[in-house]
Amino acid sequence: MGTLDNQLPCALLTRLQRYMDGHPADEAALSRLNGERRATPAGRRLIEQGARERSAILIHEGWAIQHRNLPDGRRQIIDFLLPGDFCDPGAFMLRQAGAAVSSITPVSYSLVGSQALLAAVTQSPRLGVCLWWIAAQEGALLRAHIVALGRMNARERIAYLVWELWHRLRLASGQPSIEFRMPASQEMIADAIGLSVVHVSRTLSGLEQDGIIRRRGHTWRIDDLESLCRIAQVTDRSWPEPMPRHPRHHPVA
Amino acid sequence: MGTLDNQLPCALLTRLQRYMDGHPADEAALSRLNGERRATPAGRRLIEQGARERSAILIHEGWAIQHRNLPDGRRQIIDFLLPGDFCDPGAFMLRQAGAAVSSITPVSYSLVGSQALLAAVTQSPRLGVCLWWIAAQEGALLRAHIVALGRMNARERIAYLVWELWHRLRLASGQPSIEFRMPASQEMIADAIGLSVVHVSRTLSGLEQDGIIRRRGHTWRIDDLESLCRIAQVTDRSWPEPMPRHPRHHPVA
DNA sequence: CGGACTGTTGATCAAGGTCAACCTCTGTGG
DNA sequence: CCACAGAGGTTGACCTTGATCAACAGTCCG
Repeated sequence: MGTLDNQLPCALLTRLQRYMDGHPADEAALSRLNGERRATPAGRRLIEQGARERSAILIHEGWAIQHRNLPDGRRQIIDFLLPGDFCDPGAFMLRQAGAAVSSITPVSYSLVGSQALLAAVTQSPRLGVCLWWIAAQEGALLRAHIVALGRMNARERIAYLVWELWHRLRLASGQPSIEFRMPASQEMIADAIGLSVVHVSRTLSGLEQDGIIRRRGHTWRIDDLESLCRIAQVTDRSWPEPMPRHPRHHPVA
Repeated sequence: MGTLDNQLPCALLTRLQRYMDGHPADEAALSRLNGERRATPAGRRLIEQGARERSAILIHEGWAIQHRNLPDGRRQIIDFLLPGDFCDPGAFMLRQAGAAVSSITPVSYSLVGSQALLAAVTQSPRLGVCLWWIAAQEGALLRAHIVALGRMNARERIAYLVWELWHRLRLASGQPSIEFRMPASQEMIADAIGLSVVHVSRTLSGLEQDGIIRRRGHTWRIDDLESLCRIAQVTDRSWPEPMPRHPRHHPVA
């Protein structure tokens, strides 16, 4: 996979490296997904809510959000899309987009149409399994989000979000840094975890005063990871890590 | 698909009939998923939270819930599993189960191990695409649930849940009945939509007094579907229907 | 007939929403 | 270099939604 990695620096590859190991056919199939690379500034709609034309979206650099706007102006952010995320690869199977996708920083991304997607997984069943794996991780994320929204209070939700973003960035980058860039505004955080902007501000200040996190502009740091995890109800078992490697004894290819 | 349908009455087949059309190889692959059929009374744990052994679960008859219990006793129901649901087919790709599955009525179900699943989709790529489609629908459900929990009030959440369950049962059964059986207790409803039992009771009574729904024991009826949809913020576009039929021109098989 | 479970209703309380003022950056144009 | 504007963030005062506690009623099953 080395050559492809150099040709097309793509955060998804970093993630997939745990699973695939450079079969030429797989590489070719994967590179097909990378076509149609685009760039956009912050604040642009990448996929319209209710769109009939369906593409999965592959984030290379920058942050985006997947969100749904209610007619009366309320907005729910369903999840943050970070570099290496492949959002809703099964989307094209449904009639229309249930949610919009918007950039919140300058973003480099690819739209992957249904044709390309189906062709890729047909050409490489192993790649199909990889996408399945990606989708399973996204599903786990959504489930955890539901738990946070349904049964956790403001402090716990904020703590969980901070931990989740830090953890995802860490997994994607491979660097165990305690600091990370947090481009989302408090309004976005509020819309993601179902709180008001004001209460997000208060709760964040509370966590900071308790020495759990520190914010310097858009750079956030986790000062007390243990407390953060305790508040966020994150245990070993609550975060389903991917399998360490694709089980080769299964009849995949 | 007719013969298989008779041999193994299975609600999933009804759903998949929109997509598959009886290639012998596909039927064989599908029947493989049906192995290991089990039955259980209400209130049993089918999959343990944090389980290392991973299987997808296929519901034939009865209702189950997918839920997560926090250490302090709080419970969040992530979704209700109805006949024909194939819960989290990608689950086995992750290290451990993030959520438990429990029956809430007597349930007939199958556990589908990773081996059987991978074998089935390898044998029939078309079946793989079908499962992708099933997973996409489940994803849409989870997203809608997030929107309800994050940005809707009690009345809206209840209305949404009633509509969703009615709609799913209707799709699964194919019968456009305005009545349906509702085996879930108010405690489960509360745990699903992030409210207290007491408030669920009050809100349901409110909807009933306004002539929108009617409850007679475990049989519920929707008296004013239009109002229900308005309250639940359900528009044409908010529910991504599946594509009417699998697009045959794509290179799947 | 009794007990457990589920649902209903009233009274009170608290978490978080809303409104409003103010502050702190940061970028821009004069 | 300063004035200004606008966006994002903070803080205080007050209010609303829904949680909590408690009593009681209906129902199901032994």
